[in-house]
Amino acid sequence: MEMEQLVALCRRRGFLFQSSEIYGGLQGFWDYGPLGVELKRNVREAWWRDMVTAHNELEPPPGAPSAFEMVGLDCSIIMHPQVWKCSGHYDLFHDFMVDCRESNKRYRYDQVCGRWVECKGQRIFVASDLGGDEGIELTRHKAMKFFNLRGKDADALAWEGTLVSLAELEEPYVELKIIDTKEKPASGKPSFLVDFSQVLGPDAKTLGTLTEPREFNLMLETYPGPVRDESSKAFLRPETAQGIFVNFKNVCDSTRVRIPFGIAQIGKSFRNEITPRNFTFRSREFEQMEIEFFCHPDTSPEWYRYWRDRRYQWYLDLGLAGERLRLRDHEKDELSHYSRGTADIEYAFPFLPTGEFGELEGVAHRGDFDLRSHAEGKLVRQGDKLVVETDAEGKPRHRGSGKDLSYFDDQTKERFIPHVIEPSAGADRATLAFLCEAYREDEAPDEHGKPTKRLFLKLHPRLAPIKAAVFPLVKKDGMPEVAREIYKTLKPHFPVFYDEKSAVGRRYRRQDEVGTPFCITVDSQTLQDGTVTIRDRDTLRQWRVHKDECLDELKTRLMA
RNA sequence: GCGGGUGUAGCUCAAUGGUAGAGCCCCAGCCUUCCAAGCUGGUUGUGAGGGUUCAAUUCCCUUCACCCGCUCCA
Repeated sequence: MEMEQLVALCRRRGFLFQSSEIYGGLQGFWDYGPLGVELKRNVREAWWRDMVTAHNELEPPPGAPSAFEMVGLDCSIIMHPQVWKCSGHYDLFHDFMVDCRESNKRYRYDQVCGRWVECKGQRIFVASDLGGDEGIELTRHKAMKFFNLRGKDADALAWEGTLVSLAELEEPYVELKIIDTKEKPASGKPSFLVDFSQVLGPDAKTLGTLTEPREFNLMLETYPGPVRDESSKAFLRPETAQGIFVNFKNVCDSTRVRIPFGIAQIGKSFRNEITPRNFTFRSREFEQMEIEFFCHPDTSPEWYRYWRDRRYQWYLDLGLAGERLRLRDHEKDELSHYSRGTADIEYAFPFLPTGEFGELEGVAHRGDFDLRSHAEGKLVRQGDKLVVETDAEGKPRHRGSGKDLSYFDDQTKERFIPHVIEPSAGADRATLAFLCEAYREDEAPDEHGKPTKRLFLKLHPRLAPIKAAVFPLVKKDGMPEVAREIYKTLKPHFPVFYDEKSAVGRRYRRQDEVGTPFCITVDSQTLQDGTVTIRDRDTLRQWRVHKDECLDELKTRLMA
């Protein structure tokens, strides 16, 4: 299947539109249309129901180490900035970067250093991304090459001073002017006006290939309150998980839950993706479905395996059953510094090269990293231990809340910091995968019995935006009246669609295209014996039931 | 972010420095008794901004979006 065809179908039938389309669109943002919103809602509701509301905490589900509880949470998108400092998101990627137009490499602005050198009447700044002796040697080598010198002519190079960071350069070395920030209150940050025309980039052969320093930040910023200044800066959350961790104590104190238990949340998250591409796969605004499952450290490996297998099974059950879905355990070197095990549930999206998979969900064993970080301060790995990261003065780099986030088991009289298993799913990615998997073409006979192309979405009935359509075979002889009665009976129970326009074959095809599993048709026999036909989307098979039994028939089949 | 390509109706595609066409779709009516194409009529468009020109969809510049490759990917 070509991705273009699915994108066209999504657009044509109102599943997905580009955000702000009439203004030319906005990269990395998408809107769900009337059918898309139903589909995505069904994905979310299937997840919430299966993980939270339908969960029976009285007995262990198959494969689970023990019975456990599940509760939900819905926390704010904007949280205290300290949340992101302790979680590690703040430090991870908020640097000034320079790009090299020649080598297409990107460097951290403060990590590019170099030396001024003069030769043959030309004065240039030779840059390196290495420091110390390596940097000295590299800049020497680069300068020799640039000025086309032989080894014996090395003395022709007149070096000025030693290695200095690009960021620390001041006039007269490089013209670095900071524009008065008052002129640009909108950004609230200094803008750079730099002249790198005499700078030889670390991997460049010609001068002036470096761009001006640009600030990269994975988090979207905002400024709560009517007055904008740096002290009021906050972030739109890059993940929902942290809201769960910072509410761990609240949930424990207010709900009588006992470990092991999980907290689930569905909500929007925001990331400044560098390259939003591939339809909704990598969006800057997206929705997550996350569980943080808290358990005793000793049983955490079993819980990790339980959740990994259970989450994989969830996708299988909803129709991602083919070879395009896989469960992949991370290699050791792939793990985050705090993780003791991570598995990705991946789907071979059609826009990816053959053999490549895209992540739908990550299931991670996060140990006690998060609760400890929010209690003690941002942690870093030291050997095989996690310790609070300190600054030059030995104080925590990012202070934690200071609140005790340990758990006391009053039956075993044991106090411990729970370990966390995190199944983190992308609602938009799951929705996209279900659409990709459902997209089918086959052949069905037309009115003359000739095979014609048929396009349909083989969506699981739980996910289908419309569960059934009701048609009068023709718009006369009292058929519409009967069909409308059936429609009226069904509509309060699930989304159904009524259509009496044009030929019935066309109406079937239209429903096939949006994945409606069943079509109910009133014909002349209905007028005699009260039976209608029900037609199956996937097999085109038809059978008759009494019109008063449509509701039960559909309920049974939709539950199956 | 870099390089290349693309941008005409909801879709597929024409055309021209001088009134933008067709098929499909869609809508209304007629016809129609089970799997899209019957008849009649109808709606809809040059991604955005600027420039050159008497006149720009066409030429130029900028911008936006999408596609491909590289880069990046918490």
